[in-house]
Amino acid sequence: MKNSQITIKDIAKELGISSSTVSRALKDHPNVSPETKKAVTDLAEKYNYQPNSIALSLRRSKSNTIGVIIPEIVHFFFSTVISGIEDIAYSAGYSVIVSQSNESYDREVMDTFALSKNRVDGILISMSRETTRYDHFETIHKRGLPIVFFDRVCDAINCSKVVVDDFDGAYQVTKHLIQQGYKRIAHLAGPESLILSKHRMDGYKKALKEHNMEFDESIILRGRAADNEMLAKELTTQLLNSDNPPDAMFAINDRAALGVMKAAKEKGLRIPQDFAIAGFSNWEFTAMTDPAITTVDQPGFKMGQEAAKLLIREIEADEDEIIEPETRILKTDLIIRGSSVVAV
Amino acid sequence: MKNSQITIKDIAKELGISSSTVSRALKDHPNVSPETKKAVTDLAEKYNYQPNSIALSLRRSKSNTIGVIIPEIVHFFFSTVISGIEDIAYSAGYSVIVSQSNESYDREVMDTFALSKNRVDGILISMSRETTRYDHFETIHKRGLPIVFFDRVCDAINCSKVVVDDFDGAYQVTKHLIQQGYKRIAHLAGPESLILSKHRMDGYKKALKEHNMEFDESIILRGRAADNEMLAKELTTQLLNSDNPPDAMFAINDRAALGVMKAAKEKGLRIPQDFAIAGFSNWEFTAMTDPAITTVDQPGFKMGQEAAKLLIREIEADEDEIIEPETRILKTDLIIRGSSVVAV
DNA sequence: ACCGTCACCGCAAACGTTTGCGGAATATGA
DNA sequence: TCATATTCCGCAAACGTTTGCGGTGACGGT
Repeated sequence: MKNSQITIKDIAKELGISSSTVSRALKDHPNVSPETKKAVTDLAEKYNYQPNSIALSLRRSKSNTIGVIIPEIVHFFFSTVISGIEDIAYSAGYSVIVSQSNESYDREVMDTFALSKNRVDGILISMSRETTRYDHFETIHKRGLPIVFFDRVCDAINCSKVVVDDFDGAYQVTKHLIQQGYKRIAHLAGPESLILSKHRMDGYKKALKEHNMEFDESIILRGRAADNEMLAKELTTQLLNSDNPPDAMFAINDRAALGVMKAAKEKGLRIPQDFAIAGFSNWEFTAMTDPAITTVDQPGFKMGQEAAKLLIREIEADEDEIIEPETRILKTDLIIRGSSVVAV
Repeated sequence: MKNSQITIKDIAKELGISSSTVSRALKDHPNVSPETKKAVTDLAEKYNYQPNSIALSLRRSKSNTIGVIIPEIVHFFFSTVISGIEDIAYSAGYSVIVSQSNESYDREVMDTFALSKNRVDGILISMSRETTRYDHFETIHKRGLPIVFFDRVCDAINCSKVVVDDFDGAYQVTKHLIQQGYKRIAHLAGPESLILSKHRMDGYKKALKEHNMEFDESIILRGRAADNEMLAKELTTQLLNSDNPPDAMFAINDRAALGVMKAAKEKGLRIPQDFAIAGFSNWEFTAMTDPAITTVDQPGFKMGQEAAKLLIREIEADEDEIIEPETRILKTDLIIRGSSVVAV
């Protein structure tokens, strides 16, 4: 009736044997007679015995739980990553506890220590946008807790990482815009605290250079517009009203791209005839706008899987065995839609 | 260096006192001299002592963890619910472990027992679409594990629930369509296994009746179209090509509404002049389509908060205290957009 | 000098499980 | 018949923490 789950002790008492024997019987240890085994397993089944995983954790000093810290669950990309993590963790016998930093550095620090206090066996992290100091990671990593970064990684910590090929993705999409005939391609950049912002910027630059187009700082939108649709819209409107406006825009992510699109529509530009738009991430809604937005697909599920695999590998490594940190780079996929080509 | 966190025993040994005293000193127990307290707390600080929560859980037979089972994390609505749950759980000192059923009954059963095995203190559930048997809930509930349902609730289990006022939301949105002058309003219904499908249908019927419009089974779309955009589109196309097509559609959710919209656009209908569309849930993308989709906002964050509060209240109730199951009904908000009115 | 009070502290059990070791009973060998 | 294996099982410690209870020493009062 109450939350009194049956324990090994109960079974032992009822059968008049010791808990040791019950424990061994349940795991089919050779040093237990078949009769005893049967008696034990029968009773265990009858009472629906479930081993107390907390006691187990204490005994083994292993919680079989991994912690995940992400900026926000409601972001489509991150929720697909979580699915990937769960997929691997679940089948390897781990529980997943997620916490979100809400893009706040302070909250991220708290989450990190909370997970450590909860004795997770390892942590998967995608940094908040605010994070520029890494002491909290350093601290728990030094303490021996395995960490794997994904997407928003931190170069200062020597551990495994999983990222997408931001450089190549940005290069491909910019090249695509160039090949479509656009002559003056602007870029809405991401926060400089994230390496991926730099990588995407570099990919953009490479494509320009390769096609003998010069990089023009005056059509680069910087600041906090990356995850603020309204701001992205405003800045784009300003840019479109300038003397020498661009005829295309590659935005660091899809949300920003949406702001860009609204600005262009409001200005009366035809998309993609007068103005082309491309984003990054392949968020769910990009297929639903009118026109649909050209973007770069990030394999979120795959990323979650890879990150979880790397982490679990490290968790389950033998004491003496040294695991070399490894960085996996996942390929992106260019998704061409109506915001950059006419007939699609 | 290794994952050897400092323990109470270590501190006790170093100070030459017993673990009992250390434990008491750390929680400012009166029976410990100020000097000892200082020595202990100083050392604890120096070594960055963190109580082992697993040992604590074992001692208290309480894990301070709550489990959440949802159909899919990637659904915008559910991810906002999780945020709400986390918000409350976090500040009450609970960890949250989420698992998704992927709309599969079998998976839901597995998840339920996995959480129970992991000794969570309580479970929050939103049922999968497939679920029609409730033995798994019954089993763990009888065992004394608190359960609270949210959104997709189960009437067969006598426990607390949190839902939105599906009936009223559907009534309001249907009434809105009627008031906009639409004469023949179709309905894309949800799976009959979910009570909310029935409630929304009833709200729809009430609005019709109130305005002397007759309920016509031939413009009710049933089946698996509710979460399948393609199917929703196909069925709508059929309906639009029938002899007496509707001039508006209230879809059970936004994804289906999107399928409806695509069908209408393909058919060449102008929205909202020739055909109006309304959805349910206020998913992120509904504001981004062209035109934006009229829908009913479900307060996901609030729902998560309420559900977590109810659960924690039950978890922390005294042994003898009897908590009466309670059903909270959250108000919805009609969001009027371009898919149902011209000038907006 | 004796007793009671008080402040402070340690012992040991408990939460549920695993596991090295030793012991008893039985079986096998010569 | 005795020595040696073999089979089966229990004891106790361990994981880290909390807590009721009892104990020690100091102190003040008579």
